[in-house]
Amino acid sequence: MRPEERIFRNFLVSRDLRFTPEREVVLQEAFQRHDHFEAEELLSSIRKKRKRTSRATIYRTLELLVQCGLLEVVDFGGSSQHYEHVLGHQHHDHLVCERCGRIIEFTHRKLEKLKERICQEMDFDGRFHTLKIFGICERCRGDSQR
Amino acid sequence: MRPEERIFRNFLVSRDLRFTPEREVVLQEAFQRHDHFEAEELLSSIRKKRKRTSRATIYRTLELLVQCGLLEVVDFGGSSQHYEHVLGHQHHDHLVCERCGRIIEFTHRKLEKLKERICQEMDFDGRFHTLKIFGICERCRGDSQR
DNA sequence: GTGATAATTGAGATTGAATCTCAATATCAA
DNA sequence: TTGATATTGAGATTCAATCTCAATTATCAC
Ligand SMILES: [Mn+2]
Ligand SMILES: [Mn+2]
Ligand SMILES: [Zn+2]
Ligand SMILES: [Zn+2]
Repeated sequence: MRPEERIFRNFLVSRDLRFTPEREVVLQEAFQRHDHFEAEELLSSIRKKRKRTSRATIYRTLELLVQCGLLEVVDFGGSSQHYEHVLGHQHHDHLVCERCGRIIEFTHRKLEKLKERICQEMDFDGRFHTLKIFGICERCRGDSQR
Repeated sequence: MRPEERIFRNFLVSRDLRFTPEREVVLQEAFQRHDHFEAEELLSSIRKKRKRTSRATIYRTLELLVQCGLLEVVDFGGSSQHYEHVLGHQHHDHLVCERCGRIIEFTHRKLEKLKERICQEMDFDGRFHTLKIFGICERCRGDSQR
């Protein structure tokens, strides 16, 4: 059994919830992807495969997957929420290209240190953070203009 | 004339737009506030003062104020967009208390440096960034538990 | 002034993501 | 098998935000 299924099942059991076929489909579809995805995308992929689901179940299951720590919500400022995997991915932040929309992930040890320091200086008990840098990616600069 | 009005007027002229009474009201109301505010809040304040406005004009004017650099959109992940002043405020980032909802602003020189460095290392032309740290503020910890 | 031209407004309609409702089903433990 | 509980989905609802468009207002050339 895939680790995400194991985790999800345990979570459901611990909450007296059930691992239903519908939830299984959402789990599979969510872990088939490896980018930042939206609920409506999942819905249409699942529909294409002619599997049974409803919009309500998708949204409800995504919420459960976030609660059990398998997924995280990522906000890129658009009109809809995006999700990404937590399992198997270390914490990272994002560069967002304003021209092509590409999302580039990065991690930087110094950032984590700096966050600690800021929290200490501000007397704040920081739990997690998000840093987004908006700009133009190297592809869009096209080897020419800087 | 207040600097924000000067700037807004110049911007409007440069775009062949007009400084109308309706736009003036929105400008005034937006600069009367000194926190992070929502469009609907502005609308109801203005309505209370029995000044004429429509929802459409509020949203349209806020967009203009963002375009001319007087305001900035700040996203705290809620259901609606927030705005804050740019004029008279240096760039800063936010601590968000998950218990009481308080927003605390901070600036850190090292953060700007680090951002530069990250962009360089990632070959990314970063224009601006937002860092949000979520956690519990010192008030909510209440001098006791850490 | 006068009229052509363009900008503006606001009431209300529309959009679209997300959530909610609730009757019909499914699941599980005893 | 039975009763308690969880689940589902079609469709309604919410709500911020945007759009529509006819009526109004400002601006400019003559
Ligand atoms: Mn990511
Ligand atoms: Mn701020
Ligand atoms: Zn790009
Ligand atoms: Zn607090």
